[in-house]
Amino acid sequence: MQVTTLCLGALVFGDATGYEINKMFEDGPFSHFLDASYGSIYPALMRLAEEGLVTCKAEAQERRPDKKIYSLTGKGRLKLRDALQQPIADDKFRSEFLFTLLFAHLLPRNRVRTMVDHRLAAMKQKLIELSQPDAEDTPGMDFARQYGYAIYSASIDFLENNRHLIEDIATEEEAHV
Amino acid sequence: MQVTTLCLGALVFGDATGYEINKMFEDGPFSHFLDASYGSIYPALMRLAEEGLVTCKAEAQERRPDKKIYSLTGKGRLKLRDALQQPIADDKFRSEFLFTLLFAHLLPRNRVRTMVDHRLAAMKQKLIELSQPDAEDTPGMDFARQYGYAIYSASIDFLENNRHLIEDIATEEEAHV
DNA sequence: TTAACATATATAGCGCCGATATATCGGCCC
DNA sequence: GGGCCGATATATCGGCGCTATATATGTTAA
Repeated sequence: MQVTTLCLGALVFGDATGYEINKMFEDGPFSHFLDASYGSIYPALMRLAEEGLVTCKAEAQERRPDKKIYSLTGKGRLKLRDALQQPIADDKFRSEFLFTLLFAHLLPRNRVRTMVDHRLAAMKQKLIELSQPDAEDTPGMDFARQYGYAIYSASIDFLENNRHLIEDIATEEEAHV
Repeated sequence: MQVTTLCLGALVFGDATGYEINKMFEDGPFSHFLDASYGSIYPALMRLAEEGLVTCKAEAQERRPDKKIYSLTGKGRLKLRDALQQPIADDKFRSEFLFTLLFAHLLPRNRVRTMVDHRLAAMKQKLIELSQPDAEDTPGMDFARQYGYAIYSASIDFLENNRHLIEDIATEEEAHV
């Protein structure tokens, strides 16, 4: 699923600038299960405008660069509907944390402990974010939020209950991969 | 973390060809939390060989292209050890499934039901794969496997217990995004 | 005061995925 | 027997997308 499709989806929730769409992926409702960045969002919006799937209205601002507000067109809605009916790719989970732990027996114990501490702290932070329902959320967003909450809860439980397994096999002294 | 680093890590478990490394990412021990493909693995191995981080030994085969067996060098081990001490990127979870469900209220109920059924079937398959410990696994691999098991279990539980939330808001008739 | 942060758009460089090309063998179905 | 698929094995092309950066300015905090 390309960034163009994600932008189409973002615009279903209302007109937005590229900057605002980026925020949806960085902090907003999409941030927990999608990613896209400026380097792909701006070109995507330009491509979509060329194809007539969105319209772009420049809004002058005092002492600021113009805002370019994008809106979905009817054609864009149809294109999104079409994309949503296509076969869906499998969920992807990418973890450099687990990759690093594959070599735990070759790493100093302190390094492993610190890594686990950091990961737990990060996940607990995510859990807090996901525990707060927003009145403005659509039912789909609320579902995704609860789904994320369930997964982070399980991850935290697992890590807290099993971290000793990986820490016990780490070496006491310096690393010697 | 680049594919070069992942290849270095793969070679810690023993000499391998590019083809075999690819299999580790596709079906093997890395498949549940990492990805890399031919388009990045072959160039990565060539770059690593140029830098003296791996060596390459061509093995002639009858009526087959030569196997190129790659081995980690001492310098490569040090490089990996160094990479493993660097700050680790956050885990990334990417789900087109959840993205699509954001628009559940705009999709036909049958489509949503089928999607959930497919996702559950796929996750149950993963769960089966992850439930079988392998005597050859290192402790790190075993930990990663159990971690994956915990997450898929939680996902399946959540989906089974909450699918009605999202199915109830889907529309009865045709899509009208 | 000055650094950091937020608003806002845009691009260059490079890494990586997906698809494809090439070549051969074994197994399976018809 | 013939044809097709999947596995083995290497390699590259095209295009997408991330990271970092450039540009410009206002606000907030130290």
